Amino acid sequence: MDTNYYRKVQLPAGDVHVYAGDSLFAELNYKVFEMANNNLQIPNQVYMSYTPDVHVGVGTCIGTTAVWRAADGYVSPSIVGSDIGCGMRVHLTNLHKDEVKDVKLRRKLVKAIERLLPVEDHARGHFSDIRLEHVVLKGLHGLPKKYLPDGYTPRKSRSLTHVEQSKFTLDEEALNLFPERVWHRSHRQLGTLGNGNHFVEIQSIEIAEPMRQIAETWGLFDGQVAVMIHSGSRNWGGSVSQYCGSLMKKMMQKEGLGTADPNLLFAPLAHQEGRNYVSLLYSALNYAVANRHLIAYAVREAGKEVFGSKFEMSVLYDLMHNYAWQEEHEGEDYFVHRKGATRALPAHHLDNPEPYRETGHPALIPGSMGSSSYIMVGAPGGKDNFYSICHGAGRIRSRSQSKKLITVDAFSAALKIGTEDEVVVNHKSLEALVDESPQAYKDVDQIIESVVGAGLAQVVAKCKPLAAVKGV
DNA sequence: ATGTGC
Repeated sequence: MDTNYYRKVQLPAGDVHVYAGDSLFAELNYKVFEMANNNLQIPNQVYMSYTPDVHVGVGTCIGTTAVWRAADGYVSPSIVGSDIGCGMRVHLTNLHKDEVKDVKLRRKLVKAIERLLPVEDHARGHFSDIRLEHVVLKGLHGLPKKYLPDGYTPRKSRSLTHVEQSKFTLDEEALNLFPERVWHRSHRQLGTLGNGNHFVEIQSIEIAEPMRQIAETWGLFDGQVAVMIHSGSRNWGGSVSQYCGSLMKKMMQKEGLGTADPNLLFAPLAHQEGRNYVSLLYSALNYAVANRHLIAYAVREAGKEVFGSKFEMSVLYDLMHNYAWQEEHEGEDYFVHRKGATRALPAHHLDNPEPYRETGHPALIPGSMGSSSYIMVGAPGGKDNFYSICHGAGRIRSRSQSKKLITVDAFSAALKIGTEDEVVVNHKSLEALVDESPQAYKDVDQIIESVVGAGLAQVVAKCKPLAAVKGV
């Protein structure tokens, strides 16, 4: 039994605040501290922390929150990660899990989703009537109104109010840095899922009793079928990372900036390279939010096809876990990076979107395939950690190691293949997905226990998988 | 994670 959920780890370059229970802390690889020590060498940093799902990434660990004052701050593409704006979205349906008890019906739904949502490598999106420049400049506000199906009015729409930020404002000039082929590719990719750990999952809701009141305020009920989406900014964000990263690398060499890790890139916010990156980063956040919205649009159409026109799928919330932006904390402006970390604001915090002001907003935490996901809400104790919590289970084995070590049988058992409770997956061969098996990840329940134990957030509902659609 | 890289 863990007793301690927080430690300040003092390293030569500064302190990293680690939020993890005793057992998860004991399992941390020394490399995550080596990486922290490099990241702490970026000038003027005021705070850095790890969530319990922390693991080694490129330049910076996944599970990092890193903070600067806006006035003399730095921005780092390495502390954002290459999938800019990657995040979660949950929709609530009007179905009960008993209505999808039949494995054949779940399979039919998965097939319908696959038909309407491009999941194949290089697949084109179905949204040629959308202007990419409107999307990257205005986020959800740049979409034609027909894609905001839940009663759009300029002032009141669930699609727009139930996202952490429906529009990021940026310097339009920065967009000119991109060549035509990037625009072309990214336009075609709008509304596509991607691969790796990205997914659409059909889940059933199990409300956590102590938080029932909040759950019901949010419109949740026991046994409710929910749709969880995990995707990001596709090629657009990748191009931003690559392009800005290479410019930043040159700038760092010229100015003699850097740490022991050549993959750790950063620039002052006030510097031209920093400003360009922030603008393009925001454009990728706009892309990512719109992309998840369009994925949901396709899933809704599939749901209507299978369950009829009475099928409803309204958005609960959309938020990211790979990004950097400005936030106000105690009257001061900060530039906050979250790489594999989720913001979870408590009740009454003024940064909550209006519909969630009284309760705190839903914080959406995916599990690994075949395990549970969680809908949480921030707790007041999150203040010390700039309101960051975990982003998921956190990988413990590399994709290549997982393919070597994990058997298809073990994975098949986790998905209950061949039983009535089978988690229906769109893949023909499980072998291709073994690197997404639960055995490739930390135990998400243990991660959640650490977050709750540390007083950062509380569980509102557990979401159990019924079916999953992955990139093929 | 990415229409993947030397």
